[in-house]
Amino acid sequence: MHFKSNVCYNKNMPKVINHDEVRGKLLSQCLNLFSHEGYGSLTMRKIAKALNVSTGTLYHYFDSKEDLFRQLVEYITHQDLFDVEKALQGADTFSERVDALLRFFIDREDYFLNQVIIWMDYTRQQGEGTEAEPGPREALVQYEQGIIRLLGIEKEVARFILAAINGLVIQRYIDGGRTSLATQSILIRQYLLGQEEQGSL
Amino acid sequence: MHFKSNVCYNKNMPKVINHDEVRGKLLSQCLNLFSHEGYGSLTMRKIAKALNVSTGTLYHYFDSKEDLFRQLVEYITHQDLFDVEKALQGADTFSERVDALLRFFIDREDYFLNQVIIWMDYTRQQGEGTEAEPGPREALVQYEQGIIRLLGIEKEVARFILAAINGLVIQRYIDGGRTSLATQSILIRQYLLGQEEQGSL
Amino acid sequence: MHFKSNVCYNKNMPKVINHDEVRGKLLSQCLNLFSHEGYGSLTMRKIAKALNVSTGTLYHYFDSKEDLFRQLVEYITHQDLFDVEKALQGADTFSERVDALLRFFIDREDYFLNQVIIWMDYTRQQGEGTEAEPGPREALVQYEQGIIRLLGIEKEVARFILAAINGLVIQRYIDGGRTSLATQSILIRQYLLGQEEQGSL
Amino acid sequence: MHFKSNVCYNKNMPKVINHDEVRGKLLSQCLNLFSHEGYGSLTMRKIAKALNVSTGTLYHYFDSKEDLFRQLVEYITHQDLFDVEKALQGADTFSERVDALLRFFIDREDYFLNQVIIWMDYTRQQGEGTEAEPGPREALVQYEQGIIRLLGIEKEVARFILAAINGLVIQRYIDGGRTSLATQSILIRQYLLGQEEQGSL
DNA sequence: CATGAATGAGTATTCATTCAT
DNA sequence: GATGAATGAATACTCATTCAT
Repeated sequence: MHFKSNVCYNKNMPKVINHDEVRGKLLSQCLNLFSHEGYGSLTMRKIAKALNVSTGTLYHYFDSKEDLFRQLVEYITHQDLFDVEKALQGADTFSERVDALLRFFIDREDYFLNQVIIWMDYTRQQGEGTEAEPGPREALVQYEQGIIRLLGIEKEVARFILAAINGLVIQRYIDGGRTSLATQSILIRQYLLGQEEQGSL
Repeated sequence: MHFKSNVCYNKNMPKVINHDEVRGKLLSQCLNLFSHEGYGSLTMRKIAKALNVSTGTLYHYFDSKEDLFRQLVEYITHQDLFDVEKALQGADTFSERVDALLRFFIDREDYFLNQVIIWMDYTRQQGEGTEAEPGPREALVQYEQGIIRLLGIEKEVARFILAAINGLVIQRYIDGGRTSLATQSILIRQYLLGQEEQGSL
Repeated sequence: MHFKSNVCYNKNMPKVINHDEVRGKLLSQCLNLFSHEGYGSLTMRKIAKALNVSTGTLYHYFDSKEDLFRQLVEYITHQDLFDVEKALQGADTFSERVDALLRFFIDREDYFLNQVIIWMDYTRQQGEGTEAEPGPREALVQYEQGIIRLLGIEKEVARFILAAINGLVIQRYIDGGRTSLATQSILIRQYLLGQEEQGSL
Repeated sequence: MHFKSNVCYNKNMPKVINHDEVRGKLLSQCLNLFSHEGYGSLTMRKIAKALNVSTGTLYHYFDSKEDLFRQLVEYITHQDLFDVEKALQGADTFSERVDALLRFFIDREDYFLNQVIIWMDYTRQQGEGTEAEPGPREALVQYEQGIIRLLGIEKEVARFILAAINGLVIQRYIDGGRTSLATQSILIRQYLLGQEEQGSL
């Protein structure tokens, strides 16, 4: 995307590589893999092959398969923060902002589905034992607050909208796309406009 | 492939084993296992140990791990048909029927979550290649029609409600139960009652 | 060696195998392997191939490579207890008993060398951390006491004799057999007979 | 194989690096590593980390892990030649020289043990195939002749003494130091003094 | 000279599956 | 029908080694 020089000279002239940059580049290619195969079924060899590197290289950048997965979750979770805000711009009326929101999700349906699938795998992975790492939970809150800021609605309503969108995406995944996003969007739209009329926001 | 008698008579006639019955009993114990571990991470040995049988026995009743999983999906998919109808009984007014529906899902949240998780794993498993087996898709339609029959609402609205419930359950899974089912139920309730008033059903 | 029936019938007629017996049979073939290759260089695949079984079978009987090694140490350590006593029989005079002892070690030089090598690898394996498992230490004491009982000499003298024999075997290992066991035996013999004359036993 | 200058002049003349010197410095730090981990279990990365250099540097000075090990054996084998002679000085009577010898080994027990362990690993490494390189065999002969020169005893007796000391060190390794070096030294001392009295040297 | 990123064959271990009993 | 011993391909991960910088 943006230009970044890879060249630098240190005293003994070893091969110069920006570790974190490479790591990020690798992570960015992993979302689809994990989402399509599932944590348990995706092998390090498959990943290596898909990323055109050796397994050794994978382990050079990540401690383990689990570590790679965790970093992926963190990566995609943070990635969104910028994007969500974009939906805010250039929409004046409430109706326009609702449209912007729906469009945001419709345009990114695939990415959003992958994200939810990863989150579910991640949640499963942790088991009930670990309560520690927030990860996806945080991301959900981010989405929620983005919706609240955009539409100026109550937290519980925003959460409901998010759940509905989540559910739609998943339903389309399961039923092979038979659910119509266009039609369902209209329903969500009507609901939100109705809420505004009632002043119950 | 080959013919297999379901009834077996020992010389002493006491022990009659019904192949399908045993199979069903085994399947019924697998939902949690697959849902908690994921298809890729669950091993036949874990299953065998959890069901208190040997792996040999597992392979006596199922051709492969994949076959077992498919049969499980079929099993849980058909299992619901009976249950859904129960929600219909003893609810006269529209409001009561809405309550019955919400209660149905809230009471069975765990089961419903497991079911959705399995469906997602199943969908993933099949890949884009196989278009053949409907499975979960059918089940979703069943739920949809159950809701239509119960509430007398339009198909797209029923689908929306289902998606919202789906989404809620998953959101609660991901955020560790932070989303309140009670509060969200009220929103769904308000939405449905509002729809009825408008006569837009 | 001795006859042992493998046949038995349990209620469901599964394949009947004496787990421990097979395990022992496998262990008995591992001494040379570990001794010749060294713990770190010997692979499970090499072991499996040498024992004519699959790696899976190896792991059916042993938890890990380390577990296999530990059990091997225990196995060879206990194996000796019977053999040491044999050297006692049919030797009346002190001189005869000394000869019996020397002959015992000379005849079993290879086995004894392997044993010492394994013990050293085992000691190294444990690191300084674990003080727990006696293993080889016990075996050394057994040898010591066997020598004491046989020759009626003091503990420290017995220990000295054992050390000398240990050292000889290792020296022959390192120098490719250039040290003569016959000549050295005479020295040990002279030393022991000298000790007896002095009555310093 | 190819010629390699040991001296290197940078353009600014300050940094003169002697290839062999650096190599020796590296080797001198490897004895403990190989002895504690064992050839098969010690990795080039562990070595590099322990020596505070990169693996690349290691391969700059040594062709391979095996080459490094061989050079280490050669290094420690030659290192001793000087030290052994030190034990000779300032000991006039036979008794004093015996004490000097015993003290020599007792003071250097750890180093001597490491050395024997390395020799055994080296012997194992070569397998029966290679008869070529003498290495440790030579070193044993050196020790032997040093003892002969020091005490003026017969070759086979010197060899016996060496074997006993070897055996003692190893026995202490295996039994965790339970064997007393002091007590055992007295036995060796008595034996040697007895030999002298008999004039059987 | 020195570095450490990259490689891919190799390591310990696991897994779905088979089959003799 | 039921068992669990046996298999060997596959898995996560490591290692000696190379090489661009």
